[in-house]
Order: sequence, then structure tokens, then C-alpha cells
Amino acid sequence: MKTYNDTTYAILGILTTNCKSGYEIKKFIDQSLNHFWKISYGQIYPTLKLLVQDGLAEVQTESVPGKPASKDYHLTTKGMELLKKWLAQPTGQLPVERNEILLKLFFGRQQSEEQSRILLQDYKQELKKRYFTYEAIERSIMEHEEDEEDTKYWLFTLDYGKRSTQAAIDWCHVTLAQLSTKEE
Amino acid sequence: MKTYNDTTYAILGILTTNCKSGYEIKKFIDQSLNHFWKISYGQIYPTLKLLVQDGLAEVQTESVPGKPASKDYHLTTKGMELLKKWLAQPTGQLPVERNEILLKLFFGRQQSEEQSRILLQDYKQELKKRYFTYEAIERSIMEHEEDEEDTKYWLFTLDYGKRSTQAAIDWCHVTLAQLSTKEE
DNA sequence: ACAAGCATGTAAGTTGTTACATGATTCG
DNA sequence: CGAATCATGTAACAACTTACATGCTTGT
Repeated sequence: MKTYNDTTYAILGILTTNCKSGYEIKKFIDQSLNHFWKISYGQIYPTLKLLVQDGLAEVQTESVPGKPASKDYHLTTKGMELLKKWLAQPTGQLPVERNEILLKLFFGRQQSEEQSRILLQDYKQELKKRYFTYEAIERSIMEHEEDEEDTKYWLFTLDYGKRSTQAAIDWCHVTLAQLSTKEE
Repeated sequence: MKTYNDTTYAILGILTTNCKSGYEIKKFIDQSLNHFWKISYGQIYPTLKLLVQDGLAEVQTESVPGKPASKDYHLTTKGMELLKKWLAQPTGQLPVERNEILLKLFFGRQQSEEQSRILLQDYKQELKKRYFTYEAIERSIMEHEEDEEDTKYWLFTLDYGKRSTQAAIDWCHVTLAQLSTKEE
């Protein structure tokens, strides 16, 4: 049987919300999945084409007067079944998070402690921004709550984001303290 | 000026430790960088070739009798300078950690709560294993401590791993509790 | 008139994984 | 003798990003 990658399943999953076109899918990703699954147009459009080819989705060309023509996709029964099958499958290996700051800090001996400190301080700032963004998304989800069933799960993933970001912030704090006391 | 990707810098950095050959580099990565920067042979060997081409490293073919021939690489002054320059540069955007479990949980409405629970339980188990691995690496680093300056930074990155893993474990715990009480 | 947003798409390039191919040595 | 480890490398493929190309509509 043919296999698909997770990005394809992500798009399959998004089609269960009320996003229909490639453009809407991209919008949706940018304000929800974005912190743990980015997808670009370069993937979305070819994937949608593939889904139709494989009978997992169907297209209708929507031509509302006064709007650019858009293609609306919706899952077929086959597509829905495949999604559910994937959801039920155990996930493989834990993901490895590529982290440029850790990579640089790992080789910290090659530069001054001051430089490592600057790196960490910048990183901490970025993490704080991210944390605030998560809080903003959280509020926005809770205000809308049109679709109660979905939002519950969306808040779970947001909580993950908040917790791991907070852990990283704490780590910056502790590490910075160790860098500034050790030398000088 | 020519630009290099982070993986190339990672290899440049590893050459400052006492790893010299492609084989040793791979070994080193597997037991240290592995939790935040995986690199395969398919990248290592071509990259080493490139480093020599660009005058960032030099090779010597080591033929110790009774051992397979190996190529020993060491950084040139130019290579060392480039590494330091990269280290001092501020890092770009925060990385996006692709997470299959979050992706599946995000679409949790499409399956039973029981299935989401199983997913989370498996994930928690894997995270715990990872945490123990980190503790083991930590002990092993502290026992050796031949090279005091480097180990300090290595322990920083390990601490990051431990903290973020612990945060994820906590999240599993809380989320599982919410899943089992909400329904039935 | 023009910028911003809506809307679709492709081509080239980069990065990375996997599987394969090769061969020496060491240990049981 | 065979398995494990040491050691180097490549080719095919998969995945993803970026930049480009196109064209409509709406608001200023």
C-alpha cells in the first residue's frame, strides 16, 4: 500500500476543519499548527493535487462573482478512513529538535563567556516573545469557541508549547547565572 | 562570500575536539550532539571533502599498520576563524520542532479519547526513556572530565535536554488527566 | 493609481536520509 | 569461520524552501 508523509496527513486533517482551499489551509496553519508543523505553498498545492489523484479528496471550482476563483477541496470517505487509520497508529521515534543555539553553546569554549551570554540573552528574549504569542492565541481560541470539540485539542497542543517554552526560559536563566559567576 | 549551513559548522566545531576522522566524528555526534543535531555519514564525508576544498581543513592519510587506513582532518587557521565568526553571529528565528504526537492530538476529535490517551501514554514512556539516557550521559561526562573547559558547555546543553523533556512529561501527565476525567 | 490581500501554482535549488558497496581487522 | 567493529564513500530518493509568475479585487 502507498505511504504518505506526515505533512500529507496534516493537510488531510486540516480538511476536516472548515478550511477548503489551499489558501485557507495556509492561513489556518500559520495561526495554529505553526509552532509545531510549518507548511509552505510549495507543499500544499502539489499535495492537494495528489490527494485528488488518489481519491482521498474531491475538488470543486468555486466561482463566486466578485472574488478570485478558488478550488474547494473536501475529503472523501476513503480520505477520512485513511486519516483515522493514521491517527490510531503509534508514532515512531521521538523527534530530534534541531537547535542552533544549543549547537553554538556546545562549542562555547571557542569563544568568550560574554559572547555565549549574549547568545543566550537573545534567545531568552525570543522565547519570551513566543510565550506571549501563545498566550494571545490561547485567548483568541477561547473567545471564539465556535467548535467546542476541536478547541479542546487545540488548547492541549498550545499548553505543550507554553510549557516547553517556559522550560527553555528557565534554562536560559539558570545557565546565564552560571556563566556570569564562574569567570571574572 | 560563500555561505555554509549549520551542519557544516557543526562538523567544523567537532574538529576542535579530538575527533579527526569521519568515523570518529559520527561516533562523537551519536553520543553527544545526537539529541539536538543528528548527522549521517551521507553528510559527513561530502562535507569533509568540501572543507578541504575550501581550505578550512587539511587531511592526512593515517596508515597505522594493523588498522584500516583512516583520514585525519584538522582545522586550518582559516577554518578556525570561520567557526568563531559563526559562533559570534546572532542566531536567526527560533526553530520549529516538528512533533508528530502534537499533530495527531491536534486532530484528536477525529478519534476516540481512548486512542488519544494511548498515544500520550506511549509518548510519555518514550520521554522517560530519553530522560534516563540524558542522566546516563551526564554521569558519563562527569566521570571522564578530561577536558574541563568543554564539559562545562556540554553539561549546559544536556541540562536543556533534561528540562525540556521533563516539561513534556509533565504535560503528558496533565493532559492525560484531562482526557480521562472529561468523558465517561 | 497603487498597495494589500485573495488566490493558484511551478521550478530550481538545498538538505537530508537510506540503502548500498567495499574492504580491513579483531575477537570469540 | 563468522560476527562485530573500524573505516570510507556514493547514488537514489524524499522533503522542503524560496523565489518567481500570474491575475483578480478592494480600499485609499
